[in-house]
Amino acid sequence: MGRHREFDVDTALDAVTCVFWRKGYEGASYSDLTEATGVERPALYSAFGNKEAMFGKALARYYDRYLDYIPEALALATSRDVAAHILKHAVDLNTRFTEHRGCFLINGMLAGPDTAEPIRQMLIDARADGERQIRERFERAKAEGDLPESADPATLAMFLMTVLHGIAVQAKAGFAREALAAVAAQALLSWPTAPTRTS
Amino acid sequence: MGRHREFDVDTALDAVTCVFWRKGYEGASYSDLTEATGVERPALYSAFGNKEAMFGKALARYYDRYLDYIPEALALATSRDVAAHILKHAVDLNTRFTEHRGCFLINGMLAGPDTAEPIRQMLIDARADGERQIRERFERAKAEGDLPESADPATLAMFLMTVLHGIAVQAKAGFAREALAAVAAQALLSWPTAPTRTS
DNA sequence: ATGTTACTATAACGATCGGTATGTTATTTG
DNA sequence: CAAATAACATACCGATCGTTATAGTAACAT
Repeated sequence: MGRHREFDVDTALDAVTCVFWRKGYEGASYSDLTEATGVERPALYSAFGNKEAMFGKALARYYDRYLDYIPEALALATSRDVAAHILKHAVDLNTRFTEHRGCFLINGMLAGPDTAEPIRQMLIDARADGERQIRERFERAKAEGDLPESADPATLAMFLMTVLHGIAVQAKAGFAREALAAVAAQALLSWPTAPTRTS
Repeated sequence: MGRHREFDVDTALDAVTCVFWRKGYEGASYSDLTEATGVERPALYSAFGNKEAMFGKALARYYDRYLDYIPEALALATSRDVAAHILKHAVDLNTRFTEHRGCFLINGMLAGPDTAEPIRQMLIDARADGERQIRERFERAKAEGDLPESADPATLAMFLMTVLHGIAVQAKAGFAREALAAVAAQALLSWPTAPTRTS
């Protein structure tokens, strides 16, 4: 009995999920959430609990709606197929929506309020500068014959940065050094070498 | 002329850098900064400008103090040496300090106030669960002979997660899909295969 | 010694944060 | 038609945020 809800909880949760995806947990304010959902604050509390609980529900929604490629991948025939399937769909998902790029899980910690945008740009620029230095070094390596003609210095530099970022995230999550060293070794296994090197 | 500073700006900047490293930009409050430096708020403003400028100086300090292995690496003979040197030192740096694990750049965006710790744990757990599923799948692959005996399912799963996290960070930074797809392809190049597969 | 300068320390500023008390309105139950 | 129930909207709560005004103090120049 009592009055009926005037909004659809599922639709609101979708909007909430998008906001958290774009701005992260800390960066999403209730002003953002009420604006995105069109639902007043107390109604959000009554429907989802506090902010932490709401984030949990958004996380579950993200898994349901966007991470269905994971079980798909796990059912494939070979481990390489599994890895390839996950990577392909992750790249696609992370670049599909211009308004919320990246992964919900990572952005949950990584993103922030719009006022912090200059800071993010500062860090992105610093990162890009490091990548540029490495790329230029690899271009030289290619010119010197250290890297084969088939190698792409830009991709190699980007790949190295990717692994570095991933390692940083996992270090923050508490991974042991030996584990991360094994990851680094794995990353180096694919490193291209010049065909003969005798010239 | 006028009164002298009663604190050492360089020492204070070191403390500031550690706070930003541990808590990120948004997560570091002036209360944290005054406590870590032992310097009152207006003195920090007079010495470093506002919070954004202070973060910029801390970033520069991080480069000077902790990223000296980058120019070292760039001077090495081969591209593989460059990559190996960077990876080795990055792993070491990211796991050296228990009070601020990970990379300053990534943590600058990724970390947050202590009150958000339950959220980070929620995301870390979700991430760990995904990794577990993949690892178990790879263990099966090894049992089935899809992966060679020399392969380590745990390392492979962790490596895959590392690349996924790195891709997520770079997608957030605005990388194009084609670029990230090339990175994913590079990651797959090192995938181990069973020796003969004919059994 | 005196005035000027630049620091220190306290305390306050407005804004925004997550969270709620409160009164109103709509719906169901008796 | 009441009485009860639950969602609605407004407005507010205390706390914390980054920032700064203000008053006191130490070191210089004259």
